[in-house]
Amino acid sequence: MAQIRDVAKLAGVSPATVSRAYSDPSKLSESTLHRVMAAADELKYKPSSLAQLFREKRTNTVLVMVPDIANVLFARVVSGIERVAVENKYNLIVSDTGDNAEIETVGVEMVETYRADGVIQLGERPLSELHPEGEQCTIPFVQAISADPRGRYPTVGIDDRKAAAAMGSYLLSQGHRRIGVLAGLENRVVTQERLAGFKDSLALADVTFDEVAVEYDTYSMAGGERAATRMLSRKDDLTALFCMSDEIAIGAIRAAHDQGFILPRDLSISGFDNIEFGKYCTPPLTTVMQPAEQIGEVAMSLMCDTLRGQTLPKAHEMLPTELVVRASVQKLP
Amino acid sequence: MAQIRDVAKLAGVSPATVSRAYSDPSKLSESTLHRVMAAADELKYKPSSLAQLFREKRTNTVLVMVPDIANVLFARVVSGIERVAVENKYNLIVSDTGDNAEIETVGVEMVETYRADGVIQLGERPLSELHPEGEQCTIPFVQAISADPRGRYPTVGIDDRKAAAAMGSYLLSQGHRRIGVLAGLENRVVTQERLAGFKDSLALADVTFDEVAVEYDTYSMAGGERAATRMLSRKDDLTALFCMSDEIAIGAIRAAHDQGFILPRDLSISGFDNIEFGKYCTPPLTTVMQPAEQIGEVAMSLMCDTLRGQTLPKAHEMLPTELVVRASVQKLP
DNA sequence: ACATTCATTACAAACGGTTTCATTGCAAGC
DNA sequence: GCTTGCAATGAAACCGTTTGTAATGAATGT
Repeated sequence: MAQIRDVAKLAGVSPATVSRAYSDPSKLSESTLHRVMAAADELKYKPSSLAQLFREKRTNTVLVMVPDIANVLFARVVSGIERVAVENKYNLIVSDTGDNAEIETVGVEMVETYRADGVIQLGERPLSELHPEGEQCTIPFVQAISADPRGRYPTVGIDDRKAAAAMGSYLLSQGHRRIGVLAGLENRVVTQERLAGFKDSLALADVTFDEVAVEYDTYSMAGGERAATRMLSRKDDLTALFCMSDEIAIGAIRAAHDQGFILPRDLSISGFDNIEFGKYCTPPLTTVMQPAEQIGEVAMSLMCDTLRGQTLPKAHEMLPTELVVRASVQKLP
Repeated sequence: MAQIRDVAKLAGVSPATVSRAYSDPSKLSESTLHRVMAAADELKYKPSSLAQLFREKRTNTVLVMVPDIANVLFARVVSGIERVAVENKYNLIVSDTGDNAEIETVGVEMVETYRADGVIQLGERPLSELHPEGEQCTIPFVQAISADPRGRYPTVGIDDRKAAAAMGSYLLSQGHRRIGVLAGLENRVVTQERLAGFKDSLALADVTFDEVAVEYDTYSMAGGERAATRMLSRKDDLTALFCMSDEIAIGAIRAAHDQGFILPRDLSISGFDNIEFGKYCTPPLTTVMQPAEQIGEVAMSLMCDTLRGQTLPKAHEMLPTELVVRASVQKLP
């Protein structure tokens, strides 16, 4: 590969001039610029990014930590991040962490070893748990999806509690009173938030929450299927299931269907997230829209701001959600 | 951030010694090593990857070009790539190219500007179309999913033609004779291959192919819904639909359902790829399993081999597919 | 006691650019 | 005609590591 001095020699100028031809062509005379570019062309010269970045001490790269890249919701967020990254000439290193603290710690270290300029975290773990300095850590960090308003770094997400309450209220408005909850993993913040929101809606309508009617499992179709099976064999008087993700709801639909329920006549099921597939379920899924791509876009914008040195004092963006009414929840007579 | 010379000074040694403390501790005396490490610890020193990589002229990074990261199949392949990448200490830069030739060209250039050591392409475009030197180009390149046995670089994928033929034969074995084809984008190699395979199966069974019974659209649920709607309004004597992806099939199920078809009684529908959702469709989707994660794993392994200088003469791995029989295809009486 | 060997460690060059500062030459101003 | 100012360019330092080579000193052999 040709280097800058080869080009300089061929063009009869100094390396500095060649460098300037790329970084600020206006500094060169017409004729020199032309000569340099011709020489560069002939030698097929391309500046080594590695050398440039080394000198600049920046990588133009942002690390995205995703708990599971094969999850459609996360994939859509990454898609949004990507779009803004390209606009701003940043590269993305994507790391599928499997929600593993150790892998995430290594990820954060990449900033200190100059492999990435900053980190966007799609998981729930806050920076303070991933760095020995804890709260003092000043790494450019943005947390997406699971917004943590107490954190000292920018955050984007939705108001899970409010959104869950909205869905709860909708179910109540349709006449449902005995509602089972198919929750995700119990130790997740998002699970607790959505559960709290659901309880809020019950309290608001003076309906007592049935502590027994909660089943926890993984955030997946298989988890939803298992949870629903357990729930339906335990409680036979439910008229609706409040599922904490569309995937859980889809698993629940399968389970209910297999147990002979005619949907939505015998049982209403609501989802959460609004993944594309929900629209194509039978019955189509009533759910809460979460603006995944937009969350990604805002997250990357915040990262860009941070890297430009704009210390956003407290950027905790809560993006709006929306109730998506389809057929899987039915109005009781 | 502390640098190597700070550590050297504190430990009372030269920078070279500190460097060796990390790269080959056995070269140092017990006491020196201990002193260096203590100093490094105290200063919280971490070697700058940027400087290291610059010197090594390697990035330990592989670029993955994905036509659409939000597509579940691609996401699963990336997941497989990721797994092997981590094992081999490589980072992944993921680029969502939107199947855009220009973006892909820029991606390939990243190797020449030392931003990545090699490229894994999940799209169909071969390297020769993405580099001015065409066939002569010697960039480390692996093509996954759409295997191109004529290319001069390693390739992993499935035998689309054979797999499609297997599904065609299965439909025929279930008594179907009037089968509509819901194809993906017409200009894609994969579309042509799967169509050819389907025709192969008809020829084998002496069934004549109905040229009219093909509808092209995008590889998506919306595309499948549109294609199915067109197809069903045009041909009313079909007993089955051969869909070129699960997403198309899922869209087709919706369309058929909306037109009053009872599935699978009135119409059989087959998919392709075996994405997770297929199992949760109503009716559950009969499809062809494509080992997505494994394709990713093999692709990254091939990339590692290439980067280690093992010039694999002709590595065109064809991974096995499998017919997944579920309920969406019914046996005709 | 001196030469030889070997284990440690230091010195300095190299990686490929960018950037600061200095120099040159030419045009304009007095 | 001499100074001044500016545009164009070059020389050299610098970014933070790694590594080849040289130097040092202790241990060994004769």
